[in-house]
Amino acid sequence: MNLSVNPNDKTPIYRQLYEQIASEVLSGALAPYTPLPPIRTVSKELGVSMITVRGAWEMLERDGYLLTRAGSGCFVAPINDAHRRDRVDERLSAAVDALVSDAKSLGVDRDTLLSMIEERF
Amino acid sequence: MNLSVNPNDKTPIYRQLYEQIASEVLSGALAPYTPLPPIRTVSKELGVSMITVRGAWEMLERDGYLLTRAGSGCFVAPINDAHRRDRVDERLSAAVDALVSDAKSLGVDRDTLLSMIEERF
DNA sequence: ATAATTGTGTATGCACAGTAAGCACAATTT
DNA sequence: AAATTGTGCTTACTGTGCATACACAATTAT
Repeated sequence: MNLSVNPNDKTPIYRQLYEQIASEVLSGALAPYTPLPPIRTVSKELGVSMITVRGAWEMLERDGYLLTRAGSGCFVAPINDAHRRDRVDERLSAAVDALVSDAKSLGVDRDTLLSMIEERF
Repeated sequence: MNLSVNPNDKTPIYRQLYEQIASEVLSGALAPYTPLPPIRTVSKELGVSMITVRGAWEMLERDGYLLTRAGSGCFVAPINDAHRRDRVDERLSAAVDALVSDAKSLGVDRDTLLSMIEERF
């Protein structure tokens, strides 16, 4: 549960938080029903407004990554493995499609792209 | 030189234009010294403000893709092949790195990622 | 030379997103 | 009851993106 904010990154803070939590849930690093620290605490520790944290949490709940109960706290939502794999595939598919169309419009062929991936993995 | 704007895409218009021109220059689709249509024309045809087109053009000039002369017009900047390949590599490297780190944080292994690329190329 | 074309500079305005501080309220736990 | 936690709301500031419009400078065409 090591949350962090990168001020140099121009992607909005609430999105950075979203990505970190979502990734940890999808990779299994955060097990279902794991309690998250109170948003006031997160807000204080990261030096970020409560509204920003809430924004991230709301989106995470909307997308099925979190459960939240007033007075009690926020917890990792239970997700079955099939569903989890679907989500992972969704997220990666979008990124892959973007990269492929990027490569194509730059005139880079398939094998060159593949070897770039192999190198950097 | 088929410029287009996608209103559904949330990426800013000036960036959409930038990407299209830059890609065509880097892929060689736009040869050096090719004249671009006047910004007033582009503005009218795409139904966007001159400021937006200017913004894209300025950035393209700053990054060495365009030459612009008041009274004369804008032209594709001359780039030698080595330099062009470097630029292509830069752009693709960034995208590849992002994808790879994305895959890693989602717990997706190298071979799975590679086969996704192969499928979609 | 004069006129037309093209890029430049600048002012004004509007809308939205992101962030922040603060306060009152509701639900739950201790 | 008191403490903790999430919720809802107001207010405000900043930056980005976009648009309109006008005047000016440089080049090209007549």
